[in-house]
Amino acid sequence: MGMKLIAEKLEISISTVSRALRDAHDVNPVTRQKVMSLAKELNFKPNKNASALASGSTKNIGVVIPFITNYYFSTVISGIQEEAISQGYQIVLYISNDDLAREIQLINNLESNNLDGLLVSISSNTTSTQHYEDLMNEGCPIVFFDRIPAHLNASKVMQGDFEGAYLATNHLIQKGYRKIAHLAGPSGLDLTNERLNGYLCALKDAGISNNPSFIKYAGFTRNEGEVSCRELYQGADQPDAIFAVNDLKAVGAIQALKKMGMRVGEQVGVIGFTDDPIALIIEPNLTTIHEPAFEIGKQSCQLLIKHIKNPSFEARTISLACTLVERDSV
Amino acid sequence: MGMKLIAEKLEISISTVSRALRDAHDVNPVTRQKVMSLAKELNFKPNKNASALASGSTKNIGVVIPFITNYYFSTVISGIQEEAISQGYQIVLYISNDDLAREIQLINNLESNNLDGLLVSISSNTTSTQHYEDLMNEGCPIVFFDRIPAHLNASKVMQGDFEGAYLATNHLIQKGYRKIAHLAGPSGLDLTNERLNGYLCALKDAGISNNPSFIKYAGFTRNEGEVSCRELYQGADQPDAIFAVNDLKAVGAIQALKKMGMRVGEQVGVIGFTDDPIALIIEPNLTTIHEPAFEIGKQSCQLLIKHIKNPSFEARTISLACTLVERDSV
DNA sequence: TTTTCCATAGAAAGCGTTATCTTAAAGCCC
DNA sequence: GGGCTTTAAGATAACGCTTTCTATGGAAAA
Repeated sequence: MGMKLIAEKLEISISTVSRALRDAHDVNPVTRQKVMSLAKELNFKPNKNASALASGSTKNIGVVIPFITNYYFSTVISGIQEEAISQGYQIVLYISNDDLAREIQLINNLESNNLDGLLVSISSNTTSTQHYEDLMNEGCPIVFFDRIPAHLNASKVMQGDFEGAYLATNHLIQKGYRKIAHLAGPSGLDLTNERLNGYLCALKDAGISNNPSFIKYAGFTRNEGEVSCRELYQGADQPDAIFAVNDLKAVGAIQALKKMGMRVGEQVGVIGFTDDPIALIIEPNLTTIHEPAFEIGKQSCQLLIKHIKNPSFEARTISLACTLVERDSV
Repeated sequence: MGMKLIAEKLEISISTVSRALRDAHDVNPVTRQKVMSLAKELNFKPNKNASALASGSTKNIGVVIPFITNYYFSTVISGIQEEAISQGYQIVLYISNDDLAREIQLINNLESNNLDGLLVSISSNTTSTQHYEDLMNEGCPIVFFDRIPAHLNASKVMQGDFEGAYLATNHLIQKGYRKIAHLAGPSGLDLTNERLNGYLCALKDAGISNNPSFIKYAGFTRNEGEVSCRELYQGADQPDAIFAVNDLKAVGAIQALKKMGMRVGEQVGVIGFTDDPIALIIEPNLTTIHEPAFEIGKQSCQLLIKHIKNPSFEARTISLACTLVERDSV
């Protein structure tokens, strides 16, 4: 087993086998070919641990996400996975349950020597990013995606949150709605602010004054969407349209609206963000902003691998365009 | 860095440090305490690759699943993750895209020396399990969950598919439905047969003769549910209730039914399987069979770890109970 | 021909642990 | 108190690779 066997069979040294196997320069093409074909014949697999130990590179990428039972994140993971596999990396999964304490615990316990790099989407209550900074200082490259910490100098990949929110709000305006509320995300998140700003900007550009009571911050669940929506209709001044920070909340809002006897899509317009398959299940089908989740996963992973291969590769931010998907809720 | 540093600081040998760190027997409690506290102080993390190389155990568990963008599987993963972390294991993810070719490719390429064991749910078109048998013969323990290969002698964990299907069908019967159709899964899968048999058995026990044209095999998607449902209503003999192999197909069926102008929940009853959150989004809310997905993940992982720690641990099969969740579609 | 250089390959020293084999000191028995 | 076991710890050889340094033969240059 191992390169030793190949070396003996071919009567060459282990060093040569090692070099031949990862197309090094100073090895004769003929020798190389012999090694390659024998390796294939013997179904040789290099011992990852040995090579990781000797070379320092593990070909493992860690992925930290708040949840996995969620269309957006699981799609991102699929994208990461595809890119990783194609470049010979494996992905190791860490789920923070959207909880900072658990996130810190995970990060501190992860054996950074087991990972070449990290892909992370922070949890909603993440206020400090010290644990990530420590890791980066130790030389572990990190690429943040979707839920990014605004003030960290690291590569980031996300959808155009501002533009998407602008698109959504503007669509509502085009359709004649004027009293537009926003079901925002948790207040600490960068993504929440971006989408909020997109909303505010669209309103302003259309000359519509914004009503602070029309903005409700809360988590990302369907239930929170339902609750916030009910709050919106408590007062005298009631909105005629809702832009939700994600589809789950939009769905919650639609359900609340329907229970209140409103005709969604006519009397009141609702637009979401993500393009989760549930948009096709709720009635009326949800108009939403499509996020390129798979592509975000792919590109984050590509970027991370660049950082891994070249430690002096400079941090960059990638923003992918979102698109409007018109359905029946507006 | 490393145990060497601790050894030097404490003026003891590396061997002693190594032993002290994983509570070995022949080390003085006092020495051990010193080592432990210094290790903590220095925030020492053992190099995983080195220990994996030396000991042969990597503390990595591979998980092979068809999809991740799916409530059931992502919940199972959360369960696996929780158990794995608590026992000091990491999980490495492999997504087969429900494609046998890709699954084989993944399995053959995975460096089994990098994994202590494997947790797998096979893809629908898996006909041969040779690749898994090879792996098991190489001494890699495998636990199958949910989608299991019937004829392999390995540990298996799943929900009570037969009982769940019986429960579902029987519920329909109790509610007065008599012409009950079944939207089955892909025909090769063990799970498909189990659920089909549960359905058949409930019918038989109630003295209802089964109508072969009321059984439609197809994949697990919402769209396939919709298509199969339409086929069901093509002929003269039309069912008055539908039991679907999963919630996605049940939702597709409900949508088809509604488009055909039927009143779901009265005129025709629909019951699903899984208890996916979409059951609360479709109207009427879907009555379904709840699967203990998180628990399946947890127990699969527990079982695998037992196999890892004790190679002669004998294979066993665990079946977890499903429960009926009554909502409005029946 | 002699010298220099390049292409190719071997030898051997790690990488940071674990594990086996010893050794040293201390405790125990009759 | 001499042999025996027990307890604690050191020395050292793996583990299977990567990598650096060195060696060799032949081609190119002089």
